[in-house]
Amino acid sequence: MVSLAEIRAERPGAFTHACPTRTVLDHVMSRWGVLVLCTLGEGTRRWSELRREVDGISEKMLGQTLRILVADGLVERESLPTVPPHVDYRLTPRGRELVDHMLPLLAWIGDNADAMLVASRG
Amino acid sequence: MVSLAEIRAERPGAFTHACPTRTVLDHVMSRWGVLVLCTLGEGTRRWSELRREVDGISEKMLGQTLRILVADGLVERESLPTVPPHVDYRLTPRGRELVDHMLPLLAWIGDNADAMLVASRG
DNA sequence: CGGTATCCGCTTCGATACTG
DNA sequence: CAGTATCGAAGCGGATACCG
Repeated sequence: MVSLAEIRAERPGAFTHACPTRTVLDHVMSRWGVLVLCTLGEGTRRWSELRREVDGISEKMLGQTLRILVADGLVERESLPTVPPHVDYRLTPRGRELVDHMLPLLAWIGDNADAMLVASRG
Repeated sequence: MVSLAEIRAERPGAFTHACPTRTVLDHVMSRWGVLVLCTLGEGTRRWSELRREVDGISEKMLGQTLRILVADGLVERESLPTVPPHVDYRLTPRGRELVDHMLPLLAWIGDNADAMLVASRG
């Protein structure tokens, strides 16, 4: 069983204000980051497919989110020199690892969301 | 191996815009929600302990976050009728389950954060 | 000690329009 | 098709002050 204390035993100051882990946490746990990553967990997707499958995301947020995830080395962008343009996004091996850790969490939420919102009546 | 498609096979429309799962995702993956939950994963904490241990959180955000987590049935609040007041917060069984799913993710971030930020030079 | 209320800047975000 | 630019609205979040 892992705990915050154990994480901090190996990495003192993990998840404190100025720690790099905090930056990564913010990228990865962001409103749209989770959904884009898990959608790419299904396989390679084009811009327009992501726009459609990540329900509710705006073009601006999709672009911003993808740029961050690419910069973090979680997502890979491939632009095919065709007309009209064709751009593919897919997970890197590191991104794949991350998504494999995120999906059980999403599955849990899927199983428990209703009970939780009943508890809070909203 | 779990996937988004499998989650949606059991629960059509999971994580679409109007779905309850989306609300829960926002609560749970929020900037401070993750950190408060994982800190409570260490054991019962008082308000002032949380304020100190969740590095960088303001009183406003701590109050707001705790109210949401209590309403969602993830955290339990116990107010002891002493002078001066003494209030304990602890995970509910459901909160415990959630944290157990979150910690491996945090551990992964702890192990990979540096490599990721090197990749992005920021 | 354990909060709540108010103010306010600053970022986030969505809509729209436009470009290669 | 795959984005970027711009703008206004909303709300996130911190500081401060105050209450039980």
